[in-house]
Amino acid sequence: MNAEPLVTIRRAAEASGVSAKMIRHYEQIGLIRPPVRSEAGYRFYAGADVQTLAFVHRARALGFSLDEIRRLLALWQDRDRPSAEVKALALRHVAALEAKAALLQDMGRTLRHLATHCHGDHRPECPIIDALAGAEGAHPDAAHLDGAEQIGE
Amino acid sequence: MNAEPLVTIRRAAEASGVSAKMIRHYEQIGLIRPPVRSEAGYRFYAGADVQTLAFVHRARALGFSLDEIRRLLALWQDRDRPSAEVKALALRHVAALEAKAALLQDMGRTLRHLATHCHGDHRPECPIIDALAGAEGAHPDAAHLDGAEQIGE
DNA sequence: GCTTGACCTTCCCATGATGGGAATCTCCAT
DNA sequence: ATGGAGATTCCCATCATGGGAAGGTCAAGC
Repeated sequence: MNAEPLVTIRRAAEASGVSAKMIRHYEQIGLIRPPVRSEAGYRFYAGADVQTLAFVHRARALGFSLDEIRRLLALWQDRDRPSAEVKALALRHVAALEAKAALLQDMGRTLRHLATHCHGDHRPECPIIDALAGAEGAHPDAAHLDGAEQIGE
Repeated sequence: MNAEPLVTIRRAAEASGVSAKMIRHYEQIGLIRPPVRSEAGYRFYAGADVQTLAFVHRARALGFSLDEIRRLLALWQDRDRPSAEVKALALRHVAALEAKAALLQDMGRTLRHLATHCHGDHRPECPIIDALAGAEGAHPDAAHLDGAEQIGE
């Protein structure tokens, strides 16, 4: 039984998709366990470590925050986890994603509509600028720009 | 002809929708012109200043970055602007918005689909966790999670 | 006039996730 | 032994925003 192969941070990065810089960061904020170190202080990662990093990478690809991933990792490790908890976390995130997407699409729609009415030639007249300047009634389609109080989540 | 009414930063914030904190910040980064100051150093804003702030606020509500807004403000002030420039800037932004929205929606779709197949009860079996853990073939719907290299823009 | 409270000022720090780069040390192959 | 690749830590930057401290100012009420 030969010992498990240990890899450098670079190899772990390549294998997991997480940059070496981020691997160190995740360790620093306590998202992942510190790996073993050589006498010189070099980090060495076991297969399980790389799996964990790949898990984090996939979760990031789904837009989970590092805090959410912290909970996901705990659930992953918990053999007695109720899948309901995972599902709830996931669906909450889905709702957030969809809300954000809808917001961006609204912005896009509004702006695209304004652009539709802009000649886009050498002349200065421009409904886009007018709408931003708050020209009353210039382009009622963008009326909701006034009073918009929130952009983020 | 009475002088134009000048308002404090708080009033300017209320009238424009931009927080006092941000007004100072926008001034500091050179997005807006410094307003007149009282002898004691208090900022006082004229109507035009408030209009500019409201312009910035509306542009932010459409998701423009402060750098883009810088260009929009310049175009707004430029009486000889070609509307084509405004339109181009706007449409570039629309494309970015739509790309971002599509990305978020993809994430949402993927995750929602995984959640669909999760019982969500007291038992630990969970296709969501399996997909994140990279269980091969566990849920082919999320196969593209592997190799996902980009999240942001 | 003096107190009080609301408002202003500047300055520093924090967020979230990521990257860049410097200075320094270590490993391995020639 | 030397050189180069790669590791370490540390600081700084991004982007837009907010929190809060320490201190100055103004106006209203007594």
